[in-house]
Amino acid sequence: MCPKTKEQFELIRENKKEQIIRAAIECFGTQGFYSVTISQLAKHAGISKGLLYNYFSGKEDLLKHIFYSISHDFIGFLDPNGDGILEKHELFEYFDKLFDFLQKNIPLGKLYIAIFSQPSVLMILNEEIQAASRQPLAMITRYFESQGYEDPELEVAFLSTLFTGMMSEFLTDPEHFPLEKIKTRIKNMYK
Amino acid sequence: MCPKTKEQFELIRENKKEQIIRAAIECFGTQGFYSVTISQLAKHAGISKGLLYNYFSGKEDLLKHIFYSISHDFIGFLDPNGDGILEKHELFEYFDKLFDFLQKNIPLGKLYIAIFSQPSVLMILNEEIQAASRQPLAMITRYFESQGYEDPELEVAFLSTLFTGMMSEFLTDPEHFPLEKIKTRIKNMYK
Amino acid sequence: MCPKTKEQFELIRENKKEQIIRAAIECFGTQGFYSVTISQLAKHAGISKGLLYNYFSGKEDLLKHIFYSISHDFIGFLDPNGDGILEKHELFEYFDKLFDFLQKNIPLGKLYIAIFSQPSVLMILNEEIQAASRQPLAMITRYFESQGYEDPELEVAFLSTLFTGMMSEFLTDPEHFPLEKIKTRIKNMYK
Amino acid sequence: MCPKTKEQFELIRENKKEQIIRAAIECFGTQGFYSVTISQLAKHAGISKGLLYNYFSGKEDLLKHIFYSISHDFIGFLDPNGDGILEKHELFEYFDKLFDFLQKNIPLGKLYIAIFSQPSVLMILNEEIQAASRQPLAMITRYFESQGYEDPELEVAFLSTLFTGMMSEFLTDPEHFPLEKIKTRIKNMYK
DNA sequence: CATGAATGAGCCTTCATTCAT
DNA sequence: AATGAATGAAGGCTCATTCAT
Repeated sequence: MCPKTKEQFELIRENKKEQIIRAAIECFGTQGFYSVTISQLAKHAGISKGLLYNYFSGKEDLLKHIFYSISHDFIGFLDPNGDGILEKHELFEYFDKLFDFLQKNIPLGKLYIAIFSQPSVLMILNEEIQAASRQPLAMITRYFESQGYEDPELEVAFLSTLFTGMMSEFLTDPEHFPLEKIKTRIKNMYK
Repeated sequence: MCPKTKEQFELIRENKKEQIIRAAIECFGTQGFYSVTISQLAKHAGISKGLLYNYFSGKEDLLKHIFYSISHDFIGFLDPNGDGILEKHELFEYFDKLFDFLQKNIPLGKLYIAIFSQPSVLMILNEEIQAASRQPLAMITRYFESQGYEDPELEVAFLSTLFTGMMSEFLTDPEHFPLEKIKTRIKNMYK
Repeated sequence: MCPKTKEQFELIRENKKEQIIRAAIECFGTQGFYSVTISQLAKHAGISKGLLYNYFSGKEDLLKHIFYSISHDFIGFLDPNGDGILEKHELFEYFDKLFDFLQKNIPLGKLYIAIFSQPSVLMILNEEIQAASRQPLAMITRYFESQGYEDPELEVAFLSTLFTGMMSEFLTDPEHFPLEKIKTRIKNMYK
Repeated sequence: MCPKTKEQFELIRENKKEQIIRAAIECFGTQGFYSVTISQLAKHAGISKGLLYNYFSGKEDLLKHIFYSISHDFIGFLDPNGDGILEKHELFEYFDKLFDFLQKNIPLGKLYIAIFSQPSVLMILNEEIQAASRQPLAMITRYFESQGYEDPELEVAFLSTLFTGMMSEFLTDPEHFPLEKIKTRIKNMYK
């Protein structure tokens, strides 16, 4: 009778996009980017292959959107009040929030890790990664400066190393990695 | 004139295998396992596609052999005198040897990291990895026990975390990662 | 207030059809029949994909309608007073009218040419083409008969050849083809 | 026992390439470039789909090779002794040779015509066409100059027009087009 | 031992067409 | 009359693997 309005279509698009991204994170995270086929992706998202291309221009485009989405999540944990300034309790809470989140979103974390260790995937996301990491790194650097560290940039690198290592080890074997103990061990270093 | 003996044949085979593995490490390490084709591999190794199948039953089999090869290198660094016992200076030297080695073998390192973050590749190598890591882990655990640590296993996990993080960060961007400073930072923790 | 009458609806339909056909001629003419998608067509015509199917049963059906439309234009040039009889000045004027028209409707001309050189498209339109060309050919034959040509049908074929060649060459490169000179060259042959 | 020599492989490649090109000319010429699928092509050439890509990088590349091959044939007819100079008898013989050839290679001719009337196909071959037409056009221009024509370039254009027209009409309906009569009609114009 | 031509399954992607609203 | 989301068949292409020589 009456055709759908623009708003209705927009809503459908947003929901479906979200639905596809969620399915894709699971697939990519559990199987790896290259091992997942579009067919699997579509089936997992409950849509037809063709429709996926109505929303994303291909596998790479989908990955970019996913990375963008993940990055925002992670940045949100680091600076919840969005003031661009990191305080000690925020840094400490970051550990907890991030790993709480990872525990509930293991495929997402695996995907995140995998992205950084596959050269060909890295190339796809090069720009996105640069853009996403600039702000958090600056924020943490300023934090260590304010704490009077001699070499704040070294400390940022060290903390990054720790984080990367934790995520990698935790996600490789979430059941056995002594997450809580390690978190405590680290917090003690920065008390 | 003098027909080659069985041993000579065997030697030739081993050399060629080594040659292929070296080429494969470079390719996999710089492009990623899934992005490398058998054709590229063969060309890079200077042999024909057909011949490659004479030595390895396929891409996955090749990867397994590579993993063996890498693991042996790494274990060798940890316990050079092969006595199964780790001493403090050995642990410290391990840092240096490992990262010296990585600096000269970046593609290999990248490949090693990639193996651990690709679920589908991990599945292929699952058993091999378990077997290869058992001995070194036990050795380090004993070390921390002998050093009187309260929770030696936690400390092993923490050290692993650090190592994983360092390798990952260093190999992601070898040019900019402050390797020496980080190494010093860590050594100071275990002095 | 005043509900539209059947005739008004019919008029709207015809106008929209015309609008679609015009858009289609441009698209097909500039890109080629197979390279144009229904989506492009609909966008170019300013309507939705779905609506296009309300007016035409598909791409081929659309092409048929276009061919009708073009053929009528061309026949109209040949016999403007519609008496079925061709006079010398009408033939001469035909040249001018046809190529004036082509100059202003290059995509249409290109499409017309393309139709005749694509076997699969020709098959679609075979009957339509036969029907459309019968009358004009007969008319020109009668003209050459009346002019006392020994072999009127040969002359028709020769003239057709010239026309086909001109259209083809002109439309392949409208900027550089010396249209006026060629027209004069031909008219001198039939003075 | 002994592997094939490089020469043997080269021979195989050349033969197979020729075989594929011949099959492709038939398919493209009878069905049109866009209507032919790689599967059809491969089946018609008696090879697998994959093998086609061992010889040509895709459909477009194949078309380029075909065009190159056809162009050489046509240029050969125009200047059989390869001296770059056209004589009257060569021009006259050109008509005969070209259309003899076309009669035996109708699909090839159709393909040739079709190429020039499909914008999207033209774009693929743009450079090739420029390169292939330069020499013949220069040669014919010189011929008309040597014959004392007032406007040699016009005459080249007119002759091109005639040729294009003849090829187009002949190939549209080889059975009914009065080829011999038209050829005589034209030759009389240039006696 | 060595070659690369040959295969074919399966991938990504496109697009005419349908349909609920 | 009108929309564009949704489908699915089919196309182009890649690549691990085999095999005749």
